[in-house]
Amino acid sequence: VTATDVARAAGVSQATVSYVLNNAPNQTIPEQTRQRVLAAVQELGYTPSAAARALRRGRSDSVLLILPDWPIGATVSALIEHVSLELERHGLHALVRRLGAEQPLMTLWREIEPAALIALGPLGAPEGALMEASGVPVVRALTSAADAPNDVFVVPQELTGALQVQHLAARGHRRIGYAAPRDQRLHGFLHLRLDGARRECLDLGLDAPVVEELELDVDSAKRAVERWRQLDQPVTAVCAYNDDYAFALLAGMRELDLAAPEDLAIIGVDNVPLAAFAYPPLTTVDQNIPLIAAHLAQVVVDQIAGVAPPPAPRSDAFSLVVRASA
Amino acid sequence: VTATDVARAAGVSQATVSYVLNNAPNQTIPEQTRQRVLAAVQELGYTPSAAARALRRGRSDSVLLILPDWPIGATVSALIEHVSLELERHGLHALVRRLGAEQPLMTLWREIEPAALIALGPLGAPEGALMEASGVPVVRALTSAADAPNDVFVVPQELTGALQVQHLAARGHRRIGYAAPRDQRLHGFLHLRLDGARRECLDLGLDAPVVEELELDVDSAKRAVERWRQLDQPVTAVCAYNDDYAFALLAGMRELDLAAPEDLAIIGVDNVPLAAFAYPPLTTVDQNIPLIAAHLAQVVVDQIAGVAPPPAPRSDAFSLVVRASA
DNA sequence: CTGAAAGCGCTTACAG
DNA sequence: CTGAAAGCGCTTACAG
Repeated sequence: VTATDVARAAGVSQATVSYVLNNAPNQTIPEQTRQRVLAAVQELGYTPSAAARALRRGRSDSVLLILPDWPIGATVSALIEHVSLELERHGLHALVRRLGAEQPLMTLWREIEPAALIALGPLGAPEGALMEASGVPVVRALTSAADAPNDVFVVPQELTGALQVQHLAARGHRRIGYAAPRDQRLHGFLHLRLDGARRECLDLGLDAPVVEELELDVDSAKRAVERWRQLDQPVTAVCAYNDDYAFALLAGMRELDLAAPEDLAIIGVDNVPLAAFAYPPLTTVDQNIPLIAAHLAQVVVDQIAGVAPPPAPRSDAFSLVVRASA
Repeated sequence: VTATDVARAAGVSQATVSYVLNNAPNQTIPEQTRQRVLAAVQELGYTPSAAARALRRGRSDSVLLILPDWPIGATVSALIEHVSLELERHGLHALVRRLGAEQPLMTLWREIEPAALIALGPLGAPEGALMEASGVPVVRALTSAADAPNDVFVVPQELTGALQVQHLAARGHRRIGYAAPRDQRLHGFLHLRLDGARRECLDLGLDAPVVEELELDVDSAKRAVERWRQLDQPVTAVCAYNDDYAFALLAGMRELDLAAPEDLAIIGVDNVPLAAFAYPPLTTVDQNIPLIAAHLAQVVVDQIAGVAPPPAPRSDAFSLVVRASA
């Protein structure tokens, strides 16, 4: 069933069907005609062909959502899902791809002719520049400021570090550690969170956090814990990069017969579904993914429409979840 | 840059470019012409427009990947990602949608004109039938046999239950419990796993597993543990529906001052990234997601091509990961 | 206010 | 073996 069928049923031309469905500017359609068309659309169950629209317009309704080439966790998965849903609400289809896949991004770009691109992480230098020069909106999110000097959109990740330190300081901790992933690919993202923690320590008059790098395994976490405890002035509380690393630290502490929070308090970021089942239950910073996703989608929609986007959510994007570990 | 540009550069007609790029049957292209075209494609960086192809062919290169309307965990997320990657390898684009989203599935179906549909869960009755009648391949995966009597593809989930029971029996357990999610939406899936456990108990001459339903919270898990322990012949080991529920059970046991595996052995399914950090480290059944995803993608590709798909992977799709909890 | 018509970039029978 | 041409279903300037 095509627009021509609808036109015939409504007794108008195919062009008029298109005008009605697209609320065409510079076209005045009498209400009665409009209703006839809409009724025919309903009756026939007409849906415009995405392919024909895309071919004619020179760009599709797809939004390329590009993931970085590092492991993504439950939080980014949830973000992707919510962003997809929000885009759908605006008639846009998210096409999720991981950087470094078989097909070069540029090929996909030309093949799909996307309405916009969301980069959850750094884009390659030549490609990123080319795409930004194309006039198609490129929205960068979750990247560090260094990766994207002229970033359109950054989730204020530094707030997570600040919230972690605030909580630990409120509990009386003065010497704070920061558990950083050794994985280089996470460093851009890490630095945002770590900088937030550093700044908050500064503001509160505490020493800078003692950063220890670790891998995501029990042994590596155990050694990091030992290093914090062997300092002249041992650390009494640790901000973990995220809940996964917090889980690893708790496991490492158990091997050393140390208990949280007495021997070392641990606070994570993400509030993963399993956080409540940690031993001890994990204190962490929750990210309001639906809110962040809705904002991200809105920025994309506004960029496509050429409208100024709303300001990024800040304090309401994150909240402390106090359990037992800190 | 269009096929016409390539044709001009190669000194052939636009039709010939299309023939070469599509390996058109019933067309014999001399090697030299073929090479000239391919060289021009390379040089100009030509990529065919997805929209034009889709419009002309009457179906796109998109594969609709429909998720059920219940919470999906890390494993399904990983499956989606791997399936997308595999489809990409075959020139197909996965479009992931959750059932029950704003837009009805039928509208999306007409708008996109997909090459195939993958349903990770039951489809609505009227829609499912309509789509299957359309000639577009509909591949159902992860559904229970009851939901899809004429299922094209089912990951043999019953094997997870069988593997769990095998391990517990090998450790000497004779009275086995099964921790089932109360959430009705998971029941189709649950029954596959539970049936596998039941059958294995039967085969090994054990009593049928004692099923307890629980929610995904510590209190609910605690009560389930109490019920198992209060039986005339208490259960000594529990198969959890998945690792999330296993984590909940371990947390519930800690509240009762019980230790795994001495007081009650716990085994999960999924081998989530945090499983190694559980207390005690979680014994579980790993799903070989890349293998399962590759098979699923292959089934889709074969269905589109009208070729018979390979048999589903069985024993190599799952493997036991023995840690401390069982 | 409405419609005829061009044209987006392909694929594919068909004629040569 | 190759190419001219039709046509997929839209959008949009343009003529009336």
